[in-house]
Amino acid sequence: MMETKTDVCQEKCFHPAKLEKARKAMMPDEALGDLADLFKALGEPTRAKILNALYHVDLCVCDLTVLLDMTQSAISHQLRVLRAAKIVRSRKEGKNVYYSLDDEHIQKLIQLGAEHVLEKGIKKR
Amino acid sequence: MMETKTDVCQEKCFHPAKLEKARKAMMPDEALGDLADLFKALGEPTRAKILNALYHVDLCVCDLTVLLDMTQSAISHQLRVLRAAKIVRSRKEGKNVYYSLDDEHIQKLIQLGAEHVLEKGIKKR
DNA sequence: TTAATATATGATCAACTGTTCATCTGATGC
DNA sequence: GCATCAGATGAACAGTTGATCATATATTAA
Repeated sequence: MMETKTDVCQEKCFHPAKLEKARKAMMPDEALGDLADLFKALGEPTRAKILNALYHVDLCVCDLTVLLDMTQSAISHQLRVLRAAKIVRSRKEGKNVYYSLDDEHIQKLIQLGAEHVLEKGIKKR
Repeated sequence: MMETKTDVCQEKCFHPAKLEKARKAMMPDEALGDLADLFKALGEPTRAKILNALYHVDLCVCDLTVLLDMTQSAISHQLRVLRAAKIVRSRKEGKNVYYSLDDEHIQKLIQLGAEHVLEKGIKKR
């Protein structure tokens, strides 16, 4: 494959054919931003613990507070992030608010992620 | 279900049975940290773009620089994060270093995430 | 109404993180 | 050898974020 000296400058190292292929397959920027937001919401230790806890059973805020041994405020703040990213859903029942994973996508994401981590054995740097 | 007034204090709002179930199913803390690190690495706009680009074709750093219209340094820094999280692999060939997704787990994660985002239509807050 | 409980939320601040800039290493070619 | 190019990396700085504290809302009970 030759470096197709297109115009004036920039006839450097890149591969125009590959680039064109990649460019065509790229998601629109907005969708990519949303995707990053989804993973960012999953990628925080406290939120990961919350999701792990909610994987098998729905829990109220107080349950999570006890389970993770953290302040109610900290838990609520993180739940807000998870709600905003449509990762958990909440259901009010009397004074309590019960949280659960939003759908099966989330379960699969967590499971796939866990598999990858176990296989690769990611270590702290 | 009664609030089983276990001991002295803490006979508050939580649900001991559910908590026990959740506690048993929890992954060890270290694995959870690794899982969070994995998702955190995926959860950043620049890195999401890189992964989207690498989804169908492997590219060298220079390709990514051109494709994302960013400095080579910024790209390299982000690639280091992705490498550390075992999300991409690199292969040196002459002066170039080619990057590709590490394995099928990563592809599936991206695809699942994209599905979730498209279905839910997450909006910027 | 008043009190108590469960949850949400705004402000603050320390810790973290992404980009830029400068520089360094390594490979190729002259 | 020297110059050039691809890529990596450390320092610095601005922007982001998670925990805490204080406070607000809402539900239930008395």
